[in-house]
Amino acid sequence: MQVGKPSSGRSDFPPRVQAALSVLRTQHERVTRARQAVIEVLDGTEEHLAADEIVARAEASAPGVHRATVYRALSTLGELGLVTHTHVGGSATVYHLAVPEPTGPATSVPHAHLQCTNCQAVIDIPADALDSLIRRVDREVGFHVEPHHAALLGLCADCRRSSLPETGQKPQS
Amino acid sequence: MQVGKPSSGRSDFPPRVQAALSVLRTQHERVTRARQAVIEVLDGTEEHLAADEIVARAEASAPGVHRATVYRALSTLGELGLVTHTHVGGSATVYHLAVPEPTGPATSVPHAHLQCTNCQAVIDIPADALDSLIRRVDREVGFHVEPHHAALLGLCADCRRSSLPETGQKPQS
DNA sequence: TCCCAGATGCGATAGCGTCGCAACTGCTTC
DNA sequence: GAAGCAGTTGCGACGCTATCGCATCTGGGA
Repeated sequence: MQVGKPSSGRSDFPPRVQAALSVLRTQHERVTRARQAVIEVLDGTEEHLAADEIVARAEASAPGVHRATVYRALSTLGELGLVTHTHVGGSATVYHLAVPEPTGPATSVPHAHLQCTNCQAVIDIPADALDSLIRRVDREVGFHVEPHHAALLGLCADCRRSSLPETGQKPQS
Repeated sequence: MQVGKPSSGRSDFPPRVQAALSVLRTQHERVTRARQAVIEVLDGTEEHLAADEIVARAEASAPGVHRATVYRALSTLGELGLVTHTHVGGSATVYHLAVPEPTGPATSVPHAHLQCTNCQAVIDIPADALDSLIRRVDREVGFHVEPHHAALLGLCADCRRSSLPETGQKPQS
C-alpha cells in the first residue's frame, strides 16, 4: 500500500480499485479520498472487516478520516453495488468489495456466511448451498432470500469437538 | 392477565407458564417476580418480542422491573432452554418461549425466520426448510447450523411487488 | 479560475446490551 | 414462624455500533 500520493487519475491502483473508481465516475459520484481509502482497504484483504476496522485501516491512505464518513462512504458504495455487507452475530456488520477481478471472475464469488456462536469465527460457504432453500421459500411464501446478507449461526467443527463436553466456556450469541 | 397476586405456588397460571416455573424449581433456580413476568409476557403472545417490548409488557405483572433485570432473566431462561432468541436485522434480538404446550406438541414448533430488509416484517418458516442446507453444511465443513438463531434477510412478497419499481423507498439493512 | 452541490469532520445523539455495586428477597434450615 | 445467606434485583454508568445536524471544505463541471 501507500504507493504514492492518491491523485484521482492515478493508474497504479490495483485493478479492482480502478474498476470501482471508474464506476464512481460513471455514476457521477465524486471520487474523494475517503471513498478511495475505503475501497483500497476492502480490496487489500480477504478478511471480513467491520466498519471500525475499516476506519482504522483507512487512516493509512486518508489520515484523520472520520467514522461517520466511512459509514457514509460504505453506504454510497453499497447503493452502487460496489460493496456488500453482512450482518454477523447480533451486533457487528462486515463489509466486502463486490467488484470482480477484471482479469477473470475468479475472486469474490457470491458466498454466504456461517458464524460460530462460540468462537465468533466467520466461515464462507458457496452461495449455491442455499439454492434449494431459496427456491422453496420463493415458491412457498414469495420471499426473495439474499443469501449473503445475514450470517447463519451455529457451532463450528472445532467448537463442537472441543467445547461441548463441559468446559467452562459459554456461547455468547 | 393480572388474575390475582403472584404467589409462587399459584395454580391459575397458563399451562406453559406453570411448566416453565416448575423447570425453574427443578433446576434450583429462584422463582422471582421478574422471571415470572417475563415468562408470562412470552406466553401471552405469538409475536416476536424485542427485549424492550418485553420490559414494557412486564410492567403489568412486575411494576418497576428494570431493563437489566429482564435481560438477565432472558439470559437465565435461555440457559435453561426455556427461551430462545433470534437475531433479526442488524440490531434487535427477539425472544420466544421454547416451552411446548403440555396438552400437545402443537404450538411453538421449531421454525426459522425471514426478515424483509425493506419493511422489516418477520416471517416464520418451518425449520425443515433448512434441512438440506443443514445436512450439506454439516457434511462439507462440519458446521452445525441452528436454523432458528438468525433470520435470513431478503425481500418479502409485498415489497418485491410494490417497492421495486422506483418508489422513493430505500431498504435499510 | 470560479463556483456550488455534494462530501467531510466533528460532536451529539440514539438504540441495544452489559457491568458493578448496594439493597433486597427466595428458599432452606432450624 | 424467624433467621441467614446466596442469588437476584434496581440503578446508573458504561461500551459499542451507527446515525444525524451543521458548518466547512472540495471535486469536478463550466
